[in-house]
Amino acid sequence: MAQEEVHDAGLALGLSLGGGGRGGGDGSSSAHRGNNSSSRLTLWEAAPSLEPSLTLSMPEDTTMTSTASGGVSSMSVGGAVKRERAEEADLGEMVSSTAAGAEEDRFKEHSTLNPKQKVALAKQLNLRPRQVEVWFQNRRARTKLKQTEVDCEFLKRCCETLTEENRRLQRELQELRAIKFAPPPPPNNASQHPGTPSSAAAPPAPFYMQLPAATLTICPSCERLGGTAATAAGKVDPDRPKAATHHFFNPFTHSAAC
DNA sequence: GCGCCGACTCTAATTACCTCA
DNA sequence: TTTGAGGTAATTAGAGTCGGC
Repeated sequence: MAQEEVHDAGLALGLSLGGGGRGGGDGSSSAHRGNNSSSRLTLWEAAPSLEPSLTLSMPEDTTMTSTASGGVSSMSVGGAVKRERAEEADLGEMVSSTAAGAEEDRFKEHSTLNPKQKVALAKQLNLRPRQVEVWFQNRRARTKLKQTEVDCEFLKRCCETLTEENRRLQRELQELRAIKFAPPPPPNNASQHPGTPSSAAAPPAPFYMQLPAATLTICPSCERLGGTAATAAGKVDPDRPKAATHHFFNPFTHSAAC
C-alpha cells in the first residue's frame, strides 16, 4: 500500500529525538542509522544553557504527510504509537527553534502536565503531544533517579555522622561511669567554713551541671536542655505535649526536633 | 450505592540509538 | 578505528484513577 510505504519512509528518514535514538524493541530502529547527513536541528541550540535533550532530525527533502485514516502522521515515531488520537496528530511544521527550552521551563514549574497544557506545549514546540508526554515521563524518571542518588549520599553521610556520634557518646558514658564508681576523696574539713554544718551546705548542683559541657545540648528551637539530662533535671515543660518533649538532633533535617 | 468497563495517566523497566572520551 | 559509558527518546507492562453506564 502506498500510504504504508510513505509511512515507512517516514520512519526510515524521519524524526529522531534526543540522541536520535529510538527504542522499544520494535525492530524498526535500524532504518535511520547512518543518516547523519540529514539536517538535524537541535532545539536546545537556541538555548545553550539548557541540556541538549531534544533534537529533531529530518532530511531536507522530506515532506510531511498524514495518513488518510484519522490524521496520524506519517512521521509517527517508531510506527507503534498506540494511543495517538486524531486530535494529537496535528503536526504542522516540524522544525522550530523558537520554543527551545519551553518543555524544560514548564517542567520546572510543574513536573506533570494536564492534557490542555500538553497540547499547548506540543503546539508551541511543533511536536506531537505524545512526544511531550514522553519527554515529561522520562524527565520525571531522571529527576527521581538523581534525587535518589542525592538522598542515598545524604543518608550515607548521616550514617557516618551518627556512627561517630555514637562512638563519642560511648566514650563519654565510660568516663562518667568511671567517675561515678571512683572511690570518694578523703574528707577535707579545712576547706569548710567554720561553724557551717555540713548538713546545711548548699545542695549539690543538679546532675546535668556535673556533666561535661559536651553532653548538654540545647534545642535551638525552644532553647531547652535536650536529651536525658533535661529530663533528669526536671526541665521538661509539663504544658508541652508529650510528643514534643523529646529534644534530639535529627540528622535528616539538620535540626533539633522539639 | 455498587460494580463493570474503557479511557487515560503514571511509574518502572527496558530497548535502541547517538555522542564522546 | 574500536569500545564502553553516559544520555536520550520511545516502548511496554502493570497499576491506579476517573467518569459513564
